[in-house]
Amino acid sequence: MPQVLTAKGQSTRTRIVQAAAQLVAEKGAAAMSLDDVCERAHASRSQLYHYFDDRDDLVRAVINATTDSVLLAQDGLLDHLDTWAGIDRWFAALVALQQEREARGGCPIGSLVGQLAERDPGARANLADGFERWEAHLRDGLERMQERGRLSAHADPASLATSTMALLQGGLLLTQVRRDPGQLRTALAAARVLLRSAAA
Amino acid sequence: MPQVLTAKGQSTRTRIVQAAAQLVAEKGAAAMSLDDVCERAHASRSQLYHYFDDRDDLVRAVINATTDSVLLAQDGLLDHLDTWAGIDRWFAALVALQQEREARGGCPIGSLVGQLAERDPGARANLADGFERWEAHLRDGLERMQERGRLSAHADPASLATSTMALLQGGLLLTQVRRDPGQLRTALAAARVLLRSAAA
DNA sequence: CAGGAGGTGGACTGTCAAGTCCAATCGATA
DNA sequence: TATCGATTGGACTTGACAGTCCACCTCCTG
Repeated sequence: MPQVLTAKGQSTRTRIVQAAAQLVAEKGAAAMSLDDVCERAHASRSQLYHYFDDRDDLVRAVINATTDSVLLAQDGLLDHLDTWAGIDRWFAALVALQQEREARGGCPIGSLVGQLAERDPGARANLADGFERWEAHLRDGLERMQERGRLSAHADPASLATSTMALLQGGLLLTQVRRDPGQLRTALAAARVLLRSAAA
Repeated sequence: MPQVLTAKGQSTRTRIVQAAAQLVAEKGAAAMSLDDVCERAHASRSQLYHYFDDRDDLVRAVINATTDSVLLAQDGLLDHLDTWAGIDRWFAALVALQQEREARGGCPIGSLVGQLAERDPGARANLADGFERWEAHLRDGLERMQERGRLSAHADPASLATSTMALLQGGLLLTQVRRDPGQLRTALAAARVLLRSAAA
């Protein structure tokens, strides 16, 4: 493990993580082999072990990179979850993305939970952190709505955010297993009903 | 592949599937090795290949066995989802189970989606079938409630059932990743709100 | 320009996994 | 009891994988 990374080192490390993240998305975490990673990243075995302790360390890096990219993909939407219109735009974008993908793949983060949560405690923690970063955007938005009196004073933004995330993740899972984007649409329509039922 | 299975053969086949199902639940589908299966089932390699085409064939059998056992574990609850009390009992039992398990493992079926859906189309179909069998119980219950006038005539039992399954699966996923049974409790409380909002 | 830390190449090892093969045993039935 | 398919044991082949090792390169710094 080097103490400091030069620009070159940083670039190599990033290339490796990106390649690994692609392979995990395509084939699953267990099926990602380090040989494949090296080949796709145009890196050698020693480069890999120069930047990561072992396979698990790389997988945790992949989780963080995946979380970053999922949040980045929703950039411009997650910061406006403090209006009904903003929430509707977010939901619509999520459904549109699944249609584009033909209902394949599910949630890049959620899919990893079943694969890693019970096998590597560190990975579970990283995944939990990823969900927290995601959910926080919605929770904050709902809190701002409550402050502005758009949400009932009795409503609990934290619970509403958790329930919405559950509908999103469950909807994505059903979408994936049934190969039907309509499953997510239905789930998010339910989230809309739920949130509106807490409107002031 | 034998055409007919004798009682002995049936018993051996079952022992193998049960052993495989345990290992999949404990270590994940990818980490289940056929050697482990043979050892735990007190069977030999040729017995395994006598009853299953290959690894994938065994995994599909595991999915079906797991679905059966999940539905069996809810026996006595799934047939009474046509009253509010019956639905509440079901939700309470699901939460209690997660508390008992200390929020570990998530949904035995749902966890497999991320592991198998994109890798084996047959497995995906089996999983979808499992979810359908599960969801059908709720949908049927809601339809009976609608017939009896307990649910609004405008309500859509199919959508409500799908949304409830999404909340259940998403709630289980969040419970697993956060090691907090409260996540499922929150999600199912939301399901209750959603269903009640469709009451007549 | 000399030294050292960061960075790189690629062969090598030990392990373990899936799937194959063949000979042997069991058990129902004619 | 003779036969045949169901059933079983376990060694074997082939391939892939994680992780190690060591020689070499590159570039900044003093």
